[in-house]
Amino acid sequence: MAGKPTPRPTDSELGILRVLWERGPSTVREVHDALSRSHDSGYTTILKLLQIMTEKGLVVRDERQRAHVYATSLSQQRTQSQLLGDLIDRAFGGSPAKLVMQALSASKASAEELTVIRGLLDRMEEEAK
Amino acid sequence: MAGKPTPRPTDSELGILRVLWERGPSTVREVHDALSRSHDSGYTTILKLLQIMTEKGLVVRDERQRAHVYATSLSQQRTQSQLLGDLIDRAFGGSPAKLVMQALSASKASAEELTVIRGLLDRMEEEAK
DNA sequence: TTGACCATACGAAACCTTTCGTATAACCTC
DNA sequence: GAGGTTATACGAAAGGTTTCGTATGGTCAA
Repeated sequence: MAGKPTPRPTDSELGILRVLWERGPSTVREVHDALSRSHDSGYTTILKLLQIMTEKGLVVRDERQRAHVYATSLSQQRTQSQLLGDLIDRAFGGSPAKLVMQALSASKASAEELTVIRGLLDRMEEEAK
Repeated sequence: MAGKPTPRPTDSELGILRVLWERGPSTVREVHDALSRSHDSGYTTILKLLQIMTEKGLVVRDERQRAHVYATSLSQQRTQSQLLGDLIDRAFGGSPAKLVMQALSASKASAEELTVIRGLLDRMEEEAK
């Protein structure tokens, strides 16, 4: 089985996915309203995008109500991993560590965040034993 | 001054940039040959892409020889940072730390790499004081 | 100097993304 | 049940990416 993996979302699609991750399953109107705050595209634009995303398998649609309800088909984490892996391949010569180092250098991470990262590092070194 | 910042390279463009980073300034033929190993596109396709990239400012062209020589206009590091910042904004809610953590979790970084990362972390915590 | 070869330039097709107008149907209220 | 509101579906335009064919001119050797 397996079919094809979901394609990498485009910029606009990612904007919609962000809304769905935050709000949970939503109607076109809800997504549109949420996006209106920042970006403004017409209602039918969002509708069309969601229709296309359904075809691509990026979201799933519940048609039981008149106003269809859309939900992401992959968790935020899974999509993030996918995008990350993609970037690692395309721009960091396949080395996740290179990406991490580069990101850390450019990062204005807070003290707490640095602590969390350090903890993660500790655990990884433990497991590597 | 400043003009506009160079646009985010597309996938194909990034493939070409990778070759230029690795080989240094190169002719169309050299880039084409290098890419032939993995991907195969026609010679004029690469030529056209490089012409467009020149217009966009992603590469610079030396026309003193009959076979023009192309070079990247931004260092690999600078482009990587740009792509990273972009991904952080688009998929990680603007939090570099989230990206780092996600990347670290999925990473099979070597012991040395982990050490380097830890050193980086130390320096950052020092400076944050 | 002519022909084979190699380079760039140009234009256009094919495809994808993003946008939205318009058509049509469902629903609600009076 | 008529009219206003709100939904989806559809089609198509505008712009960007990727592809390559063809035109044109420079280079070199016989």
